[in-house]
Amino acid sequence: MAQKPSIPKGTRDFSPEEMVKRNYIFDTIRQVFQRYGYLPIETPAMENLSTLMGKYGEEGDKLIFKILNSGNYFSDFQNDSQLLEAKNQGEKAFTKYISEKALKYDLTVPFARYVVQHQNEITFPFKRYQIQPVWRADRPQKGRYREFYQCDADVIGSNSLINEVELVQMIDDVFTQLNVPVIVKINNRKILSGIAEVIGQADKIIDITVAIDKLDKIGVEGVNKELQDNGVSEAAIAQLQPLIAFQGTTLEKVIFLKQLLAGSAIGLKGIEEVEYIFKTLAAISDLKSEVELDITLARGLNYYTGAIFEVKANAGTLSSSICGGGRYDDLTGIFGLPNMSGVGISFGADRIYDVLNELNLFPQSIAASTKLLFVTFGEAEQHYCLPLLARSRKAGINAEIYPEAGAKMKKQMGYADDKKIPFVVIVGGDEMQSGMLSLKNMTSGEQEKLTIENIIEKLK
RNA sequence: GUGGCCAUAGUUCAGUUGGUUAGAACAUCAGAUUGUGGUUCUGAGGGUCGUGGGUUCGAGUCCCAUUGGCCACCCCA
Repeated sequence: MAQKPSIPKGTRDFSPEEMVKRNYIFDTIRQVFQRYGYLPIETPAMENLSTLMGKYGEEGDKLIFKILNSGNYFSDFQNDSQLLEAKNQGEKAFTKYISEKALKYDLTVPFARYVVQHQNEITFPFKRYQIQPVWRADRPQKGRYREFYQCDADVIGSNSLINEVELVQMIDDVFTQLNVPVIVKINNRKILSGIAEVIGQADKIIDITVAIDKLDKIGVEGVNKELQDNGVSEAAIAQLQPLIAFQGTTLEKVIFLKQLLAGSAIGLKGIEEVEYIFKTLAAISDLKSEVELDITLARGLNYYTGAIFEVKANAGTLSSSICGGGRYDDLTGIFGLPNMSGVGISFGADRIYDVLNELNLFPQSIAASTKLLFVTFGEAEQHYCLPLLARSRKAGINAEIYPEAGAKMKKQMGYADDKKIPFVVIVGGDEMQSGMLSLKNMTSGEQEKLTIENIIEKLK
């Protein structure tokens, strides 16, 4: 008995209709990337496990899809007791014996690896974009897949905040073109460091920021409880309260933070950076998207050191971010190339798809594929049409002929219908004799007799 | 890794307090129509009811286990 086929959890097939829509998103993003001078690269689906491990934190390591070594992956073990010993070291240690490759988890770390490996061929600052799938061994849920596409643009080898400004413009361009209302949230890791420093908990910065990040989700009490659970002192928590409670415009936040962080050099530096970005953006002043400073924004991987970006749709039911990014001062350092600062953003194409789909924002016009179908009554007619078909294609018209020569009209017309082919040429004995072909407009139902030259001219 | 909900045709779902041969809609294929589609009508194919065990004279229905899916937490695009 045939088994019912299926695909792995969290993965999806894409139909022609879906691919047309997906390509619309990819094309839009790619076009914006190119307009800002970013160049494409690709990296392999798999990386050495050692390249990826330890780059995404404890949690991230678990979510990396490891690839089982091919051949005899037990060859490292001479006997059962060695195997048992390895097993007793725990899952993570054991993984090293049986897996040396993994599917890539994001595009940023492979990019860092790429930069280090090709440093002598690259002209810096290097602006690259990359649109590829990544894999995460997560439990799937709404807006979360185990295989999904990221569309990254990063510039590496430049400290200028102009890059941050441009990235925000690119975000605005992409979502303006896609017609998605979004809110762009900006923060700065240095501000977060300053806050942790000022309250005397510099070593707890990750715990503090992760907790504050959940403010809109779990509320003030939830945040405080999480801080408490993570061993942040009562005094420090008390000091955080005015910050957590603060509401205001970006400008008011900046003024407030300047006071709060007066004693922290790093904190003030962060504010200065944020101020520059907002001032420059304001000077450009043609942004369609909402942009705001959000000090509760702590998203992103452990390596962000400056700006942090996050974009959420301002409509629809998807609450997770559809784009994120930030600056990382020393990403290539672990691969042996220090002092190379990078900043970038990553669009989550699959989530953007879900948003566009829900809000019905895909344009109608992107569906067009075949424009003209040759409908025939038999082999003689089909033969007669083949050169005409070739001529239509040479003229740049997407055209096809129904392959089964004897197929019924209903069948052929139905095929045109299903594929939403707007024009059909019907060729039988009369048409062959006169050379006047019947061109039918499938939307209006109108039909006229034309030569192939006229048809090509009309549809070109 | 933790928790909640769910599982019947390709898809969305009916299926009575456990009772004969498990139904519908849509989709697919064929016919009504041997030179005219999208509408309509007729017919056909398609299910060991996720899987394994148990209770029972009898299980799609009740119980247990297992697998898969969805959602939430953790974390994240």
